[in-house]
Amino acid sequence: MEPLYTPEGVEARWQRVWEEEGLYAAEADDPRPTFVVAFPPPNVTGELHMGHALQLALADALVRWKRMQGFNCLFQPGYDHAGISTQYQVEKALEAEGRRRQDVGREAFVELVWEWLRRYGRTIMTQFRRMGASMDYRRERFTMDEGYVRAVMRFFVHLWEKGYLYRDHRIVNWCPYHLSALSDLELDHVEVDDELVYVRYPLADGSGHVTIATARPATILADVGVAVHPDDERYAGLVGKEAVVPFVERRVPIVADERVDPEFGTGALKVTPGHDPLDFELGRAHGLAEPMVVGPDGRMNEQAGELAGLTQEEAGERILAWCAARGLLERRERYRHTIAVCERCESRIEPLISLQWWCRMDELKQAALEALRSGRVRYHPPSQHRFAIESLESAPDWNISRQIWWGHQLPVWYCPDGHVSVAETQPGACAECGSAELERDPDVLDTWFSSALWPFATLGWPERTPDLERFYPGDFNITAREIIRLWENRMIFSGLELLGEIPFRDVIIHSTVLAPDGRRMSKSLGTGVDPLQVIAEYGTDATRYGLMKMSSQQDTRLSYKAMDEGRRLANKLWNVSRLILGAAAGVSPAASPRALEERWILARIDAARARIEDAFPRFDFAEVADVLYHLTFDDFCDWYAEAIKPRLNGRDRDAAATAVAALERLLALLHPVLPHVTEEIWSRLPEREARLIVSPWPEPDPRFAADLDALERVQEAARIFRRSGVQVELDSDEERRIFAAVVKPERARVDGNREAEIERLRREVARAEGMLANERFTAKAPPEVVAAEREKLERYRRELAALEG
RNA sequence: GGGCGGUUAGCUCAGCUGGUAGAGCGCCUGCUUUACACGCAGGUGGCCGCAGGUUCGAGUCCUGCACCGCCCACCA
Repeated sequence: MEPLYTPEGVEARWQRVWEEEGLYAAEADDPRPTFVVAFPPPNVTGELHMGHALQLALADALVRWKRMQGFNCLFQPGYDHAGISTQYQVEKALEAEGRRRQDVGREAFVELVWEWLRRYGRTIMTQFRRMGASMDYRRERFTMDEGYVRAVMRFFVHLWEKGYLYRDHRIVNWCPYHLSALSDLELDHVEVDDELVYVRYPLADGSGHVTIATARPATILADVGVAVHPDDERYAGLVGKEAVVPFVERRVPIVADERVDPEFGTGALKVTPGHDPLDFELGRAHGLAEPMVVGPDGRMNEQAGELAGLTQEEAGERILAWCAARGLLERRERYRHTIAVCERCESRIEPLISLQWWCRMDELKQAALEALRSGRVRYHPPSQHRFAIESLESAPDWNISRQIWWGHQLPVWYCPDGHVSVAETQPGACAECGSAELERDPDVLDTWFSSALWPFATLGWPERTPDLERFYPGDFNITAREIIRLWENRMIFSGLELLGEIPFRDVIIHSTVLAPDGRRMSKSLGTGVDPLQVIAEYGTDATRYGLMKMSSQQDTRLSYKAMDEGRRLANKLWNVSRLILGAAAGVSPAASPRALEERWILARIDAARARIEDAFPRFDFAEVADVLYHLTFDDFCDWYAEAIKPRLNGRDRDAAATAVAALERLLALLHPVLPHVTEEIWSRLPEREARLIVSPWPEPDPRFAADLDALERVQEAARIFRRSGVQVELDSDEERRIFAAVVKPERARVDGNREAEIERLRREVARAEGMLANERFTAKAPPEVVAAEREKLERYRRELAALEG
């Protein structure tokens, strides 16, 4: 064994061995209790990023811990087809050849996507393996697999039969590049410099005019009203009158509505239901028409009359020129504001009215709300639990149709009379009129519609497979904050709706890992850090340790120091193993710990085990890492290993055997966090039967619990000696032996300052005496607090006496 | 504009149901101690964001303020 632990090679080898030996496998006929993790399926075109790495580090540590505890762990891998994202990548590739998807046609384009995925997709599972994720890779699933598609179709038909689905004209966020509606959650918001123009709308009775402000003059053509706030005194007399829209010279009503902000612009708003979300609401509330003058391509449509075919900028200028010529253009001013853009292609979003499929949420979400309110499903931390409930309570109807080609096409057919037939597979004839001329709805489903089924569609639902019986409901899920509404809540309500049971009990919403400079990690900002590079530099074990250490509740900057700590921990462990294994050749591991330091370290290890068992169920991964670090460095290496070293050098076989036993327990505790280095060392221990990954988690060992503080006196004596050079009398030969082994007084050079140490202790004594002399403190503070203070005082006095004596 | 979180040592962060501030790194001082210099021992370093309040006692509880971050959002 080399003195420097090098993870390259070692980690890759164990990853291969574990998988080849089938140690990640979960089987439905395994009778042990199950532990099931629904892990977020990455995009099929995705690359590993820090978010994945963090989720894997945490989830895998938990899975490995549960596996050692004897659970039948299902940690399932798979891919999401990621409709818009994947389609966009293939479209970009097409564009490089000067073609667009419309040139290729739908069928050929979808075939191209499959072809593209065969070449460039599904690479991320290799990267999951490099994180040491102990997933059952034989079970890889894809949301476009044949069986999965059946589940999606069944879900749609189910919702249709329950009466939850409907079609409606609604205003949607339209991407003129993708030619599809996007959900609000697929938008980005960017600041732009625009122009705000003030235009006079003459009153129909000739008594004057009302001035509105707009950033989109082209949409004047689609105006159907003017709205003001009901309490706005400037316009009190105008409500109920009519105004004349410039250019088209249409008479429209002036209405009052509280949603109008009197502070903005002139306080008067032109109402354009066809091209603005707020106006759409206003239009519906006041019974106004919904004309549209901008088409799906973002240009003026045929309704724009003589302006048809122009860009919005061109049309706007024409309209403003018309107004200016008639004295209706009051002024134009610079205007900086935020607009919505497509998060994929950054095209400016056009709010358009279009016919979409919707899923009614009011009934569907009730069971999920109950499950959340009662705590049957728990988000961690609690603040996210509250947020999840609020999000679900206020969830609007779900727009489930997308106008793209890559995804699950709606199982909906129309006959020439417009009757709707919904079925899992193409029906022979229209359900209403029997017509055989059926045409399928061209839309595909929102990607999250299929993601919502992940915890059970991956187990074979809608078939009642052995896997489904065995592994549903599951236990655990982990994800980022922004996914709660998109995915988590939807898995919960779809699981309850289709199977009558929650998909998992606990959801971890992990902190965000920020770039080292505190900014968000993102490709566009160039602030992303590639986890594979971190692994290359520090090793997988160290990266896992570092990520766990950074997984506190608040968002944390990426710290290479944390990875470095992990690397040093692995190296320390490696070297103490060299010490022990070097002395253990040929010894039988049957050990009977008798010496003081042996009983002490076993008690310490057991106490650490208890703390880890407390921290894991609370999902306090940073605490787990911290306990392991200090157990290894402080207790195991600095005290125990130093104490037994002379005995090991003296060929004490009992000491060596006990050391192997203690090391064995230490390795077991460390395995969930540092799986590779621990397995490597484990494989070198004498008489190994099973791999560490499937070895049992240590049972509580109460034999030595009383020895937990057995070295306290020696440690106190060491501290005094090192600070002052004074050797305190110890009670037993064992204590004196350990003191000599660890402190080595004959070789140590004392640099501490005895006078300063005495001074410090005197101050402490005075402080404690002062507190105990305070009657209000001794009378009102709890007795155990006062007692603790007395104990401290006594210890200070004892140390002081030793120094002065 | 709404919601959530943060502000503790030079840096990155812990501090559970209030008991008199911790870790790792950094820095300083010693150590060629045959497991490890990715090491060992010791040390330096904090008006716990600001202002009030409750309490014998407040990073810890309450109120207000100031910054910072994240998520969400239809100001034309």
